[in-house]
Amino acid sequence: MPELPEVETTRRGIEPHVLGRTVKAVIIREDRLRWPIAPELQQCITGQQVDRVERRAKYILLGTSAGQMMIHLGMSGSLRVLDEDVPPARHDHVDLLFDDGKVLRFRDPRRFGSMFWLSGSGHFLLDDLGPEPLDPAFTGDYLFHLSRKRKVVVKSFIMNSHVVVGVGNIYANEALFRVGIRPRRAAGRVTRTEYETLAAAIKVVLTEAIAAGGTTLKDFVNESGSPGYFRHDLKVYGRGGEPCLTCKKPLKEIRVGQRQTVYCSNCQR
DNA sequence: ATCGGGACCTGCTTGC
DNA sequence: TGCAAGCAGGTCCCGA
Repeated sequence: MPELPEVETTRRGIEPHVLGRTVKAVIIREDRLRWPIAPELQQCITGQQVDRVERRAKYILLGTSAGQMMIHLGMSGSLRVLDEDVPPARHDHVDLLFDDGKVLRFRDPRRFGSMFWLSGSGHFLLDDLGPEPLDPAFTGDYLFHLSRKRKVVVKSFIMNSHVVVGVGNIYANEALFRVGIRPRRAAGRVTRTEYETLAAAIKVVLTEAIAAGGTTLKDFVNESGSPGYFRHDLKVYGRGGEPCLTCKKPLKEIRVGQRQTVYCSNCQR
């Protein structure tokens, strides 16, 4: 799924279609997601007008005056805007029907996604999250101080949502390549200067990916069912064994935290 | 407190 | 061709 750029692409895509619209009905065909969909979700949001379409970390938040609906796309989820008479297909688990005859349709083959209704302000999944990577509060200085004496490898460190949200496997690989840091280096052994370049690289790679409409490896589609195009700009992810685009040496492919990890042993130290 | 590994689930690719 | 194993973009939770 969906890392931050794909979630943001989805948020921007659905916003003009759902903002100001009222939810006419909710259809839940499959409630067994990462966590079961609470039965009260239906009655809580039905009749409510969407007045905000926001994103926090990889959650999409549909705000109403009564509370907000929180949607996570998991590994294989997507949200599309369709006419309500379009028949659902396999894995189309939830529909939000709006007053203009459109439907916001949630599809998620692997069911790692989730859906919650928040009547109050917070939620346990939103507590203790790190800063947004594109927020000015996310800096190299912040990473440097947080990482002192940490033995975890730097790739896992920047993928930890308590450290910074939204950096998934693809963009962690890409950012580390861009700044020449090996993914297995201990987080506590990365210098202040390196963290400054790393924080900047994370911002750049995420921003570029959002501009390209996200990365589609297999599942990801935006609100109108189209893929993202950042895949063509990936420098290392999925290129293990192929020549480094900088020095031509074959890229190494290893496992870090059970995730596919690709780097250049010559360019990254 | 920190870290690594297992778990959740389906579908596609790979190798025998 | 057929089947089983392996793997996939997330992230919570557990035990060490």
